[in-house]
Amino acid sequence: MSAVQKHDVFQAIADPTRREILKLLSEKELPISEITSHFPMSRTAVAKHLQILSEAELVCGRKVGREKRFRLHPGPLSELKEWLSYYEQFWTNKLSILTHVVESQPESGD
Amino acid sequence: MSAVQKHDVFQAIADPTRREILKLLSEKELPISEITSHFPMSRTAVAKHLQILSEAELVCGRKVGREKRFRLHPGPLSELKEWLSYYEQFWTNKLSILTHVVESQPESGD
DNA sequence: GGTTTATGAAACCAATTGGTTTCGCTTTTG
DNA sequence: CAAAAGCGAAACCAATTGGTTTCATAAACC
Repeated sequence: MSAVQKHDVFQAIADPTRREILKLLSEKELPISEITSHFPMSRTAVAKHLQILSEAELVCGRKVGREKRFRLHPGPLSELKEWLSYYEQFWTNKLSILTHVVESQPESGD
Repeated sequence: MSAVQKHDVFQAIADPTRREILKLLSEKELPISEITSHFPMSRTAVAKHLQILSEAELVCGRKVGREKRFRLHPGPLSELKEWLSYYEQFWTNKLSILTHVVESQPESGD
């Protein structure tokens, strides 16, 4: 398979298992078998999650001896943060929400 | 079906169409047919996306005459923001990343 | 009242997802 | 060298996803 980015960050973090994996890797670099020991599923399943996270470039793996160690690569989360920042005006600033609501009351005064 | 929250925020925003819908609704309240006109898919498909967004409580709809108008309800995005904030230490603070990397070099004498 | 507009609900479908098991290869270790 | 550990790849599977079409209902309009 080529390095086509089949999965993006939004898809990658949609799965709770993958979010847990990210959290594990945020503490330290870990090999697949180690990661697997934290989940009630097979190594193959975990490896697939890791591949999806790799495609989104949220983790990167390197081979050390017979094991492959993964580490967190949080950079792409900035895309998420940027996306979020657009919506912050609608909920951190209550005034904006109010304006927003008021503006959307065309003929509801039945 | 009861009102069990089948879809969470992470799943809801995983789909690009749903993210576009959110953006549309951030500008103003819109009925389903209006939203549909922005996408190359059927009204039914859009309605399903709206239901998923509703389950995640990212939008809420109210009936006005024969149409159902949806509006953005950005509150649940705070969950996303919280989740993100945990990882910010790993990428906004380059020093942390460095520490993180250095700590994970047990026998990698490549 | 009948037609159009807006929607809801259901049946259906192909592709994707998230999991499994099996097999083979490489590296470490006794 | 042989066995075990760690992994990759492939075949397979059920459930979910993202879309469709069809049909029925409610409201608006002439």
